Amino acid sequence: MVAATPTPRAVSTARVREALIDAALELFARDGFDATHSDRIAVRAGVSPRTFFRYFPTKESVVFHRDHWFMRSFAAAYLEQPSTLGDYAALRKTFVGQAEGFGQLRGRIETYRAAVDSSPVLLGREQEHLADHAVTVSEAIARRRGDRTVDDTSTTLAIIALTLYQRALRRWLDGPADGELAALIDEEFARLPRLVR
Amino acid sequence: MVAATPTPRAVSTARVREALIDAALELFARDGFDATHSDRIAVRAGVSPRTFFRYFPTKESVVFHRDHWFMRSFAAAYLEQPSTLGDYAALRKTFVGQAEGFGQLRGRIETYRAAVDSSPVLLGREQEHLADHAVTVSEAIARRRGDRTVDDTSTTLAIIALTLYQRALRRWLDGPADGELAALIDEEFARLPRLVR
DNA sequence: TGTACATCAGTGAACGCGCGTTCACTGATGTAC
DNA sequence: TGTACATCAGTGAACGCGCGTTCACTGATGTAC
Repeated sequence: MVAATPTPRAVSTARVREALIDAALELFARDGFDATHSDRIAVRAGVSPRTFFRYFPTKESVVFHRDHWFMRSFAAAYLEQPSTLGDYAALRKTFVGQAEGFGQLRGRIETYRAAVDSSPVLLGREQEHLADHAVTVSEAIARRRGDRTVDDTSTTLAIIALTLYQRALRRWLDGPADGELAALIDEEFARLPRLVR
Repeated sequence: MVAATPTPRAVSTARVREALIDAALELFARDGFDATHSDRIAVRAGVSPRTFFRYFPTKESVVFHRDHWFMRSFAAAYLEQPSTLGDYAALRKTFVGQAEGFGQLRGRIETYRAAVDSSPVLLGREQEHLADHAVTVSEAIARRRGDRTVDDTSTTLAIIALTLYQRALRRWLDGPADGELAALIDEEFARLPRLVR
């Protein structure tokens, strides 16, 4: 019932939206953010230049409309970890688990990465999102501990976990095409305790 | 001889440059980067709008002309650490040492922080600089180990160390005015091994 | 099922805005003799 | 020390450029009866 056939109009706008996102990410990744004018994105997506700004308020914003992959279900997954695990082990298992099946998305993630890396504006926006994610993670840590609020250690731990994840993601994208992101995340988490001894 | 009295002209340009940097950082911090037009910066610094772009190629670039504080002498200081220390302990001592005497700079660092936080472009530029710093640190780690090139662990360790430093810096700026940055850095480094166990 | 009206996606054209550039000039500082 | 010329910091004015907005319209889709 809820997922009944959407109206033709809704299908059409969704298609245009996807086409604009695809066009933008591909052009940003290939030519760079600054060298890609908004007109080009629209033309490539098969709509008029004016239409771009009906869908997205700014040229930047188009990049982050698929960014909810990883953190979407983080808190729920984290809180389901067995209580016998410490914070760090639970984080490790959760991040590894979230990365399952990322192989299929590799092409998209590569394009996204190249697009974001092409411009300081996009890097900065990503940084803002990362700060939000750090809040999400640290709140989950505090909650699983039974604390009512975050403290310095939950925040630091959240930032460290996200840093390890980001590092693994970079290594994955720089590595062979058949590499496993989940394995690299697990490796980073496994290695850190020895590195900081 | 080398540090003889500089010519009046050199003194004058240095003064203009400093005035432009001060004006820009204060206005960015107070009103935000986007709301601060380049004309305003120039007027506040006491020169004509046109002159701003004689000193700086873009509105952004003015922010990062004092950014070499911390990492300037990092490699040298790191390589002087006693060889009895492990990588992590040596990093800890070096970062703590670099932070000595930062109390005097607190006002400036606060302004810089607020300025950068006011805009994604500046956040992104800072991120690019951080990536450079990570290379510097990881190369220093490898060199002190006696390795010819960096490997995954030296890079990860460098990123982690910089993350701890950044975290301590934020806590310092958010904390009481008489707080000690060096103490907070030391605390973050001391705490991490227990957090990731 | 068919008609009449409402809504809304897409478009065109013109424009405001602030960054950064280009060209041409002035007057002060620096240098050669 | 004094004069003649070269250099260079500062400025004014005009402009190119691309993002994002505003206004006015068209035609297709959706809805009420």
